[in-house]
Amino acid sequence: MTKGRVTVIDIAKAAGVSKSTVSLVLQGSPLVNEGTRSKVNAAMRELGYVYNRGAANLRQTSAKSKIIGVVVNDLTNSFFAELAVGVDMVVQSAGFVQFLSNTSESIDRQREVIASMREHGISGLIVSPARATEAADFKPLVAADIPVVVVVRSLPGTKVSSIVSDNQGGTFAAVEHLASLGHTRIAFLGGFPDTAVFEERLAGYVDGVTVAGLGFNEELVVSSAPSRAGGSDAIGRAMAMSDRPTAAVCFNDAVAFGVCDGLRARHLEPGRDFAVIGFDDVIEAQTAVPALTTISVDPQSMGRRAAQLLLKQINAGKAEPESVTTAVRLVVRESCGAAQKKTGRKMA
Amino acid sequence: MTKGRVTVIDIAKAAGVSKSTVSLVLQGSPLVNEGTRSKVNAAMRELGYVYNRGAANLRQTSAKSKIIGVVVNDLTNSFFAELAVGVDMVVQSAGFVQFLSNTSESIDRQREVIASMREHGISGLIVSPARATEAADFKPLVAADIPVVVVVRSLPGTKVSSIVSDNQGGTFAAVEHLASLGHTRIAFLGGFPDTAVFEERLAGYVDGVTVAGLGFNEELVVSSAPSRAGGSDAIGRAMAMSDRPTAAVCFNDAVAFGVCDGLRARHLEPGRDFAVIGFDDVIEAQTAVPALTTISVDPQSMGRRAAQLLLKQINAGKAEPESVTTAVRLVVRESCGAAQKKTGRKMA
DNA sequence: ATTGCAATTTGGAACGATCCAAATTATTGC
DNA sequence: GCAATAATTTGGATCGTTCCAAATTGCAAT
Repeated sequence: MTKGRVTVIDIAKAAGVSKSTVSLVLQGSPLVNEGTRSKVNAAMRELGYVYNRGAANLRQTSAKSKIIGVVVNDLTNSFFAELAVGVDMVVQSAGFVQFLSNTSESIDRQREVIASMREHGISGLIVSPARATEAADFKPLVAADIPVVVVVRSLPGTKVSSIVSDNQGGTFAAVEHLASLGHTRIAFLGGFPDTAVFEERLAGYVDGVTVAGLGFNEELVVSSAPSRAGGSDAIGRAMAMSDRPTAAVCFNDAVAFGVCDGLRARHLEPGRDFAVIGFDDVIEAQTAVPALTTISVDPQSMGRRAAQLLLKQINAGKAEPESVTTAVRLVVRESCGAAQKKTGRKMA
Repeated sequence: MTKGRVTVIDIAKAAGVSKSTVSLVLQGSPLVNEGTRSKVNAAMRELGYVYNRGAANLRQTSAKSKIIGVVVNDLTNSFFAELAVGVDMVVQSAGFVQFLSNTSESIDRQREVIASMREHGISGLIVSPARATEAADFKPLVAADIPVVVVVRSLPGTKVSSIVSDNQGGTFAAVEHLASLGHTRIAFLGGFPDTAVFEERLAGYVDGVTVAGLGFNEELVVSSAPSRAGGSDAIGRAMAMSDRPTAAVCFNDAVAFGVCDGLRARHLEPGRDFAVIGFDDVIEAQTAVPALTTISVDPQSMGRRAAQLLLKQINAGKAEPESVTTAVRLVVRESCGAAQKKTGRKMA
């Protein structure tokens, strides 16, 4: 076998040209003669050449590394996994590769990960920030002219682009729908109150009950962990009230599933005895029993949009911060009691 | 602001030493004087220095890039997301970063992704291969002395390490348990027959029914897509038989959930009227209603083990192929009818 | 043939780090 | 105080690629 790795010089020797010509072929320059090009390509195949991007990046001061970094706060949550898949799609087809890391909501981990990505010379970053992230965390990136797109959670005070879903509009639509079904005591369940997302979704809820003429009653807001267990907990506390709610808008789908669990444990059937609406439209929402009425945000297309925006900024050279809020829509299924029985789930 | 990027030479100048000394500091060499070290570190902080790993890798023939590649066939599936998180944990704490890509079962995508990773100089690869992957796909990697660890799906004929769970042992235990509860017509539902995993799980099922003295009946094996929809489909076909099964071992948890859906659609309650056992123990298994009895494989610890094995091989310099099968265990919950009511799900 | 002009090709000189051997400085024993 | 030794520090040379200016080639027109 060959001792060291195969370099452009080996190829040049084998094809009887200079290393400069090989380099020209590598970058698909139109300057090189068709005959030479194929000779060089043949030699590359012959010797099993692998392009060394590290060396290339070293020389090209301006050009890019073809790496984009993706940082998410919880990959275990299928919402973020889908988001990453969406990003990967467009990033891959643009000839970039994805550096994906998970922070598990740890701000320290996030810092480490971003530092490491910088060392590797990422040409852009998409990040769903960990809970305690501050605007200052991205200062060095923007100073180095590395485009950053923040997704899912907005970060007040930053000069970077962001893509968030229309949280307020979503919960507003949910409340509106429940009110139209005749509910008058509608709860807002789950989520940690110290997050921007919580605030936005709660604001939509408040708007909703106000516009529907039900009035805002703080007692009906029950926060909890944004998880299935948290949802089960929240509905427990809600049902312990003297004047119980008959419907709930949940912080997200995980909470909504937990609420359903909790209702069943109390011999109440979600969708019949109590209306439940989630948020996110995770993949299980449509196959669960009862199928979950929820606000659909389509994380995958959100990921795609984030990647497109980032690539645009990378190509433009200059990162003009842009804020996008993606539309959401209410998907009516069974859990809200608006029995749409025609959405056939007879068999698969 | 500074024009170009900050290099070791800038640091050297600022700290009043030579670039060689700065380099020594960078690699934490014990040769350098404590006083100089802190002077250099101060200068680095001052100027906002970022280490250029690309340049470093160029020189160090032997040493590695601190990048490890991770390729999964379906990141949308939370099993693989958890696996990736497990890998990330140990990889990160070893000072490496993860290059994660998703192939969506596309062999072409997989090839592209691996080629791209090679160009970036990964020092190792962990891969859950796409369906049609051949042993030859990894030849160039092993020829280049890049350690490869195949996870989840074994790949016959490769000279690379692999970590798979004890599929056969898992389904065997599941059948044994169902037989001990008195079931005599036990079906095997879901999964694509052309995969190694399917074969192994089926083999465990066949062993199980044979050992239990029930005899193997091919009719009771119903394959389908390994998804929730597939499970719903499979149970539909199983219940259409003249002599219906009363219990099922499912290819995985997704199928098992689909089976539960299908049973409910036929007004049968899983766990009471029909026993269901899954495989994987995904996160939802314990909170679902009824809680799913399943074979636990703990993808996260599998990811951790894969990463540990890979790092071991990277550090050893030479990759001695190793095959590990990780133990699985039967987690008895409600869906098999062995009512363990004490596993309190009163509230959270 | 010789010139002019476009089409190709080509040797260095970078890029930012590491390595090596050799130089410098500090410390010790006598 | 001086040689011997240990502890630090330091200039190139180098990794594999791209860039640049300059050289070579081909070919039509003179």
